[in-house]
Amino acid sequence: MGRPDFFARVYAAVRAIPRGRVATYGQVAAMIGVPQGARAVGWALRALSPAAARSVPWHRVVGAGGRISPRAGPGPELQRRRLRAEGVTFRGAVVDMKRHSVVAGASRPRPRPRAR
DNA sequence: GATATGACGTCAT
DNA sequence: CATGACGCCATAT
Repeated sequence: MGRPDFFARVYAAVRAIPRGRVATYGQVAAMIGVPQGARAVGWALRALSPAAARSVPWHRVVGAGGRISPRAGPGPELQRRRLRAEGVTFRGAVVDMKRHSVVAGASRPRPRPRAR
């Protein structure tokens, strides 16, 4: 019991991703101690209800290399829009991980001030 | 408990 | 660089 459910741990890790940065499914998995569970992380995010999605920045989770995982609905498009809105830059269709990965990197553009 | 599914990752082709 | 096959993990049935 003391151990939170897998989904709960995933959501906590995703909430920890700072604005203007992104993490890959694999990195999130590693953060919660399951380095091979990238796929399961996707399952957890997929299970997010619209209500829960309000408190979990799911759009900051991308595929390896900064790719936006294809899926049904307006998801991918919305994700790109949100990331751009917080200052994340893209190289073509993929996020520029060199600048925005949560993992140590070199140059990091300042997150764009929140719209209001 | 066995099988199928999926917002993944990596390697081979 | 585009595809496909496999391996992994947590659920769904």
